[in-house]
Amino acid sequence: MAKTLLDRSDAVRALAGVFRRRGFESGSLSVIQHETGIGRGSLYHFFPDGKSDMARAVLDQVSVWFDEHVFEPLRATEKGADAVRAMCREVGAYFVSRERVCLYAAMTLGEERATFAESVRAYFTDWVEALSTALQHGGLSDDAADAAALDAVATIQGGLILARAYDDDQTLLDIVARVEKRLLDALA
Amino acid sequence: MAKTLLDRSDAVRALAGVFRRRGFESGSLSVIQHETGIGRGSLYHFFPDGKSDMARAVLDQVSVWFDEHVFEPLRATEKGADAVRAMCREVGAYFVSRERVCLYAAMTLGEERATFAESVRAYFTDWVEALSTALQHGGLSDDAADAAALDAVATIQGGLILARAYDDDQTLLDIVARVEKRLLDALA
DNA sequence: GTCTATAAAGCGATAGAC
DNA sequence: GTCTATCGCTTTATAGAC
Repeated sequence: MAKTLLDRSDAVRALAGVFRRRGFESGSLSVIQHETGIGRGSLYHFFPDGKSDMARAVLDQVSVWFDEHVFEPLRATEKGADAVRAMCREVGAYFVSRERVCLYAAMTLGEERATFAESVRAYFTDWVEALSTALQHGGLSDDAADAAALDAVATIQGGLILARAYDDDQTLLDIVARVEKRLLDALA
Repeated sequence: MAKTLLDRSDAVRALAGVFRRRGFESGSLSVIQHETGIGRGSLYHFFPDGKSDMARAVLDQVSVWFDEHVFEPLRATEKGADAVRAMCREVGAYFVSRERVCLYAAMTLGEERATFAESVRAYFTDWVEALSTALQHGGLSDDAADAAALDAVATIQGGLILARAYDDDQTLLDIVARVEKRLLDALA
């Protein structure tokens, strides 16, 4: 692991894993160094401003992923039901493979929440608005679509909490499946 | 504040506030000392094992509150719809007055989650099972009640995340109101 | 029960060699 | 790009006076 000559996005991926497992505030530099196998020098080479730089980079990478795999498809897919199905598939697989942690949700707790408050808000409004758009494409009124989208995102986020509390991926997948069913029923 | 001769439950209440605002892991002893007005000596007098002792005491106090105000009424109230209405009223008011933070949900993240994993699991299973019992009293089948209860708790927990992300109590209250409506519709 | 002083450890961050 | 050594500060926890 030592002489691997990483690039920055390798480092960001490794950091995201540590932050998901240990939280943003715990994960000391020594822990980060140990768990990522990236030395102190490299860390400060990639992230000159230290931990807040790391957090920003990790959140940005999550944001890019969701834009590409979730938000844009929700807005662009013509058939609302297809858009809903695709979202549930992508999101379920994503969180199962990412330790059942939404790093943006994690950022609503803890000391430094103010630092990232604006991008956290943007992440959730983007998600809710994109889903609402898809539901409107499927025939729902603006208000009904907004409410259903907000409830769906909330239920998925709560599903992550319960999946962690129960230490069980299937809890999340079942909840996502029922969210999908409810949304499809509303469109029918 | 200095010579007030507090008792332990005053200290627990003050600690809960700090943990909700700053998170379990941040909130250093200096911060705790400053924000609670309780000196280092008193803190270690009440909580000899330090921070983990404090966390345990705070979680226990939350558990007692929910048992008394939420779980027991859910199990005991004969009319399922009344039980659901009471739960939504209590829970909405509770979280609005507690910085929109569920400390048990917060414990599913971060370094020390393993320490409290068992009591976190118990909190959520108690809630879900008590709500499921109420829904069964209202006429739902076991399976339907279990699923509806799990989804309801998840949606409320996600509602807390969104309310923090949007910095808006009404987001939570709206979500809780729609959860209530959905449960009552299912009982009708 | 509360205070202050302090010990011992760990922290984030920097410097400079390679 | 990576490493190690180190600075200066903060942390948790303890000790002992009141």
